[in-house]
Parts: sequence; structure tokens; C-alpha cells
Amino acid sequence: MSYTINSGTGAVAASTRERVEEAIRVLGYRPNAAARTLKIGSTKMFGVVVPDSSNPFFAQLGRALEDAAAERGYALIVVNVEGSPDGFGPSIRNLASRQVDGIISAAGISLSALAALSESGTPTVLVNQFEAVEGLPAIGPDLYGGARAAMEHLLWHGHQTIAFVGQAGPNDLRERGWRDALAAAGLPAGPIAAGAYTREGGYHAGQELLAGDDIPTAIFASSDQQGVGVLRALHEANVSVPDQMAIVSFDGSPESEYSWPALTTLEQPVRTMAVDALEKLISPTESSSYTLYPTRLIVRQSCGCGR
Amino acid sequence: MSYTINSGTGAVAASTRERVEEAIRVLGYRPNAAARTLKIGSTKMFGVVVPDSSNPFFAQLGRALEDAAAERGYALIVVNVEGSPDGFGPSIRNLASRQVDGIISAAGISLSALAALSESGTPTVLVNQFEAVEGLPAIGPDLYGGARAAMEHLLWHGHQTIAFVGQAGPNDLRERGWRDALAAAGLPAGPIAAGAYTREGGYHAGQELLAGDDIPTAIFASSDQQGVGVLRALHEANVSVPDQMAIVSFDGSPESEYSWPALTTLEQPVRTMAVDALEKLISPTESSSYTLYPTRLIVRQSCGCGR
DNA sequence: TTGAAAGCGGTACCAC
DNA sequence: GTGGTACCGCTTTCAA
Repeated sequence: MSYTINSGTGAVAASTRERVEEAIRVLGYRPNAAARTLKIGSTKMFGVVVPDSSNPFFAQLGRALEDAAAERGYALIVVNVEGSPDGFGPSIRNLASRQVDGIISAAGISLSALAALSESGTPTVLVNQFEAVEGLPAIGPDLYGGARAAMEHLLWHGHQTIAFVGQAGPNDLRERGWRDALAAAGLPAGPIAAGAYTREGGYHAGQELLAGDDIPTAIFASSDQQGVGVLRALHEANVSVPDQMAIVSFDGSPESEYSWPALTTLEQPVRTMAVDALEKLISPTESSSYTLYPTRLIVRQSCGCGR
Repeated sequence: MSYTINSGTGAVAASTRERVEEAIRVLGYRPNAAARTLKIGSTKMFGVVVPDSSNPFFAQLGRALEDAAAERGYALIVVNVEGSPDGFGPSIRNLASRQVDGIISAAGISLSALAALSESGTPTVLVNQFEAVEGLPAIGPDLYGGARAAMEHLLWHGHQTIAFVGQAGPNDLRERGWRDALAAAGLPAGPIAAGAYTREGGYHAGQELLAGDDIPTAIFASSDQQGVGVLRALHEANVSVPDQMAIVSFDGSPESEYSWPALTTLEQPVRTMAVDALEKLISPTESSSYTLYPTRLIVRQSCGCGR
């Protein structure tokens, strides 16, 4: 009888329990999750969709999610959506057909994905995704506040011309933070170099900045990966960091600690966000739909401190 | 009728097919994977167990596996086993109870894991795991050959004292390659610094090497992460690379390209290995149980080339 | 060609 | 407190 396994439901005599457990041992019984799922309606699995799970930032997020999920008896199916023309919608449908109990999306939701999501009715939470979507709970770092903090620090170092590297566009909260900080200090906006959140993107952005007319004395990069890319561009051009150029980047990934010089960066509370994202799926609440998490400035060498 | 969906099994009249498809659209029918699994006995899922999915190397491997799996209609459940005292056995059991069609293990198999594996009977393939286990097919890079190639290159540069950074022990194929290459060149073995395959491990190993009596002119590191750790130790000690110290590392991860100077490294054919590992699970063959994949030397700056 | 029905392995309700 | 049984949704066999 299943009461023995599914302890708690009914009352079982000690003698019966032993008899059942003996049988389990002898027969080598293993519960079948598929049958359980079919009956119960829950797979104890969540889907995680990211642009690229090999990107250090998403790898870190994925790890944090996996740890939190495992602790709670859940497994994770991770899906990559970058590189497939529009694989996002089909990916969501695939996850839904596998009856995942919920989806954590850390990739910019496409229209087709949104459609798939609503028609499947799978509970979803958005992480690090800032084009808020109707009705979907979302959590993410305080990009704006982080950017302001980074700029405050650079300004405190006395820099007057500070460049921005990132995904340009007035919707970008980091760019807005950068711009507002400069304005608040009575300084003109510095040069902007757009680039993907990758090492390569940062590398090209760095080269672009060096080739422009308005060469900055400091750079705020939107990701650590961009930060190390910028670093490479500066090294190649023999620009010394932080003496001739200071850098502050964003994310607080492990990699940032081992660049040369080590990057001063804004750490995201990845583990906290991961746990909270999961909890939102496990125990849905109708409360505030958008939660911001403060970042923390980790001061290392690239900003000019501790020389 | 399910013949319409599961096209191919039986013959269906065109009119009936349309009628069914119309109903599917109207009712918003979504097939239930759990029911299918229960009947068919296949989940179209594989389990992947790694020490730490946030480690760049395993992140890269995981991504390659996910791509290959998605192409073939499979999903992946990734499980981390590092950090849990002995979570390996339970993790395997958990995967097995979820009825995964197979397991790809890239973590050193523990005894309890082996027991869980054989009692569950889940097909398994070992990746990058060199303590061969009875009967389990395994694939991995040619560590020994790669190490010899690295050493050949360093010797060609004229180095006489070449240190080894890695997991010391005569079973380590990279160490053996390092040792044999030195012996073949008529040179004594250089200093050894043991350390985990992490940036931190490399950092401490680098410091150890610098503090020893037998200071090398070149270092062979067992992973790129160790390579960047060594680099940091050298930078801090004001040892210039590659002028005063050359480095060659192992893995060919993206990170190695953006260190300063860029690391000369042995690239593993990760994508090929991932595809082959999956295929071994999908179409099991009784053929050779251990497959080695050649590595490729990527020459960059840390070895002293292209100055 | 198509409809009906059995059964995969659990869970939970119902009589006893 | 315990054994029997209906049902979750799909595949597949069988009869019509």
C-alpha cells in the first residue's frame, strides 16, 4: 500500500510497514516518477530558459538555481535560446509539454514565447529581464542604483570624462544611471560605445573608445565580461589601468576577480535572487510583481583604489 | 485518434485527419508527456552530472550537450555533485527515479554512485573521467598526448626548467605527459605544484612555484582556469609573461583568449565529444569502450610566440 | 479505416 | 487499519 511510502496520509500499523519495506527491498522497487506525475499533476521540475548557459553570468545563475531547486526537491531543465532564429516559442512549448511546474526565464521574452506561455498557462517568473511583461512576476538587480553607485565611486576618484559601455538605448537602466550621475555632478555625458554583453563586445567597445576624439579617463562597463574585453583592448594599446584609465564593471562574477588588474565591480545577489525566483513559483503570491535587489560595490584595483 | 499525431503508425483518411486537427485547435489540446512516458517508457531526457556547472569548462560542456540534445529531441537535467558530502549516489538515484533515458557523468564516479547506477540499470557514459570503470563506456580528451604537445612546444622555445601545475599523482595523464616529455628531452623533471582545477588553485600553485628554490622558466597548467590563476600570481610578483615565465594551459576555454597575455592552450573538442557522448546513449554499441579525442594546440602569447 | 478498450504505475477514495 | 479499485492521458491492439 502506498501509505507507507507516502508517509503521512493514512495510518499504518508498524507490522504492515515493515512487511512493505521488506518487500521494497526484496523486489528492488523504484517508484516511477512518470506514473506519479500523471496522477498528481506535478513533475517537480522547473524549466529555465537563458540566452546562453555557457556565459559565465548565466552559468552562475543556473548553478544557484540548481542548488536552490535541489534543496527543495526539484530538478531543472535548462534551455538555451540564443542562436536559434526564433527557438524561444517552441522551447517554451516543449517545456510546457513536459509538464514543468514552472518556468524561470532569464532571456528577453519574445512575442511567440509570450503567446506560448499564456496558452500553456505555466507559471512563470522573469529574472534579470527588464522589459516588464503584463502580469508576469519579475525580479532583478537594481541596475539603475548600481550604475549610480559605480559612477559615484568613479566621480569620487576625480574623473570628469567617463564612458559608458553597454547596450545603448534610453531604456537601459545602467545607461540612465550613468547619465543621471554625470548630470547630477554637473558634468556632460561621456562617450558611449555599444556592444554585446560579452568579452568580445567589450573588446570592440574599448577599441572604439580609444579611437574616438573624446577619450575618457574612466569607463563604466555593463558586464564583467565587457570589462575584461575592455581590459584587453587597453592592454593592447598600452594604456595602463587604472593609472591612465579606470574601469568599473557590473555583475560580480568570479572571473572579475582574476583579471589583471582585478575589476572593481557591482555584485549582484545571484543566490538570493535564485532562491526568491524559485519560491515565487513554489508558493505564488499576488503581491508586488516587480522586485529589485540591491547590488554591492566590490572595490578592487581597476578603479584606482588600493594602489 | 492518436494515429493522427503519431503520424506513421496507421493509415488515416484525410477527412478524419482534418477533423482531428480541427478538434486539437479548438480544444487547445497539448499532449501530456507524463502519460506518454508512462506508456512508452522513455522520457526523452538525459541526466548530466558535473562537479560544478558554473565552472567555465563544465558550463561549456553543458552547453554543447544541451545543443546536441535539443537537436535530437531530448532535454537535459543537470545535477551538481560538488559541495555535497556524498550527494552523488542520491543524485543518481534521483535521476533514475525520474526515468531519464541515460546519464552522462563528467564527475569522478563514487562508489555509492556506481552502486546506484548498476542497480538502476540506467545507461551511462563517462565524459572526461579517467579512472575507467568496469563496463561503462567512456570518452575524453587525449590528456597525455595534449600534455606532450604542450611540452614539445615549450621545449622548442628552449625552456629547460618547466613546472607542472595540476592534480599531482602518477595517475594523472597530464603529469605523465609532462614527465615523459622532459625525460625524452634528457631533462630532469621540474617542480610540481598541486592545486585544484580552479583559478584559485592556479593562483596558489603559482605563488608556491615562485617561492620554491627551483624557479622554472615555464609552467604547464592542467586547466585554463589554473592558467589564469598562475597569471595573477605572476603579475602580483612582477614576473613578466612570457619574457620571464612562459605558460601553456589546457582546455581551450573562451576565457583563455581574454587573459593578459592571452593563454596558449590545448583545446578540447568539446562539441564533438558532447555529440558522441549523446549518440552513445541514443544508439548504444558494444564497440570500444574508451574513446580518446585529440586536442589542438592554440598558440597565443603566453608561450612566447608572436612577440 | 475507425472506434473501443486494456494497461503503463502510481494515488486516493471507499468499503470492510 | 487494510485491501480493493477507479482513474490520470497516452499508445497500441483488436474487432467491427
